[in-house]
Amino acid sequence: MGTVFFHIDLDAFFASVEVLDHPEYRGKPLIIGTPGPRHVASTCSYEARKYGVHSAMPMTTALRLCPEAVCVRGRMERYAEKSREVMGIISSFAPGFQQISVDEAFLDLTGMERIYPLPGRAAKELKRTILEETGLTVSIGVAASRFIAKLASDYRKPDGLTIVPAGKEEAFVDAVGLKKLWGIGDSTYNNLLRHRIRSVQELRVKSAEELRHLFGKNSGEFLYSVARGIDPGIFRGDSKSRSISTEKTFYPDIYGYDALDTYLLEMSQEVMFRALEERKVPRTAGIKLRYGDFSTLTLQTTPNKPIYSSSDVFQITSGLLREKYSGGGVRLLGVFISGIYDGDDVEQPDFFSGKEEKERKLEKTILTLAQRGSRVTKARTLRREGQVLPEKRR
DNA sequence: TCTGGGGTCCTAGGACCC
DNA sequence: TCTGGGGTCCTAGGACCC
Repeated sequence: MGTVFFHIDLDAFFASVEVLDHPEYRGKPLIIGTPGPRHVASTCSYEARKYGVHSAMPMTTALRLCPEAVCVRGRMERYAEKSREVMGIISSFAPGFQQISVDEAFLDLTGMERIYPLPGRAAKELKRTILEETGLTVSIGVAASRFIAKLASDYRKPDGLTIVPAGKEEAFVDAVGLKKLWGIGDSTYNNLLRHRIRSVQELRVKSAEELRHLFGKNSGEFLYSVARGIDPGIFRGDSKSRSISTEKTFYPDIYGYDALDTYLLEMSQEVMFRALEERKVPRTAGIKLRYGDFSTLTLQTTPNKPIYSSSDVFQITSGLLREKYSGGGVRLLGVFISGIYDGDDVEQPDFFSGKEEKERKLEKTILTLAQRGSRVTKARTLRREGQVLPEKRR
């Protein structure tokens, strides 16, 4: 008996939850997203898809295509709650559970023939349970590998079930088509077209050698595998957090250090507080700047000591901004921290002076207060610190 | 079609070390 | 004088996914 994987994908997840909570939306074109320039649709109902609306589409375009659509601002908390319900059901169905996003999971049913002799029947049972207990429909792909199961869940949607028998993988990727293969985006697709590769069959004709030469080692080998329906092995990751980021798009563009610095301060706090919550310590911090013409740059630095507090983050990000920003309208500003490791793993006394430890403690306290719902004077406290610290250190 | 926000992984070049 | 080779860390940018 070979391996058996399910990939379970919630159908138009955010939109479906909204329909569940607001039955009056049922049957209507529904878009999750804020109308207005510089906003995009994050999901939409299948009724809206009939008009050509899809996720990541600018809202202005979406509403031009479907003016009668109902627009709803996303409620991430609610979706997370609903997601937990569904994931709970899936994870209790079989032990090999792996969630890969808010609306997707893998299930490894290998070696469970005694409990589920027919994977197709098991998948139907899982679909029925999820629908009965949560009111949501899912599409399931069943295959001998994660990669093929993932493609299969997308093959028939919504409320679909696609089983790819072992040995039929190659025929299946042919049916899916080059453009819809996971891992082939617009850029790679156009690159393939440029090399006269228009279909999976045409891709399969190329040798591994040739593909490595054309697309680089990693991409070449990836393409070689997927053309044959072989799992390139990408969904095995332990998915440990490696970076935390936040960014904001402005409308209209904003100008000048003062305005930018204010946002930098808030964003530095936000990412570092999230790190604090997860007991993480970053080694690198940086910013992302997108100008009015959409040209984008990122800047980062890794100090020789770990980053310990949000005022550290602000010092770095503000310094980077001063280094590179030369005026002009800014469309997007972002802050990220990376090189993250577990704060509990560190022998801290070696790394941090008493002052830094004090600072981190203070921020933890503020975090605790904030979590209790108290507003505190978070922004003001930190603004004061952010301004004082750079001087203190010189 | 005037292009979000939160992530992951890969590449290429330079610095530095042995 | 005409300049190794490998490993690792860092930065910046890019592709991709949900």
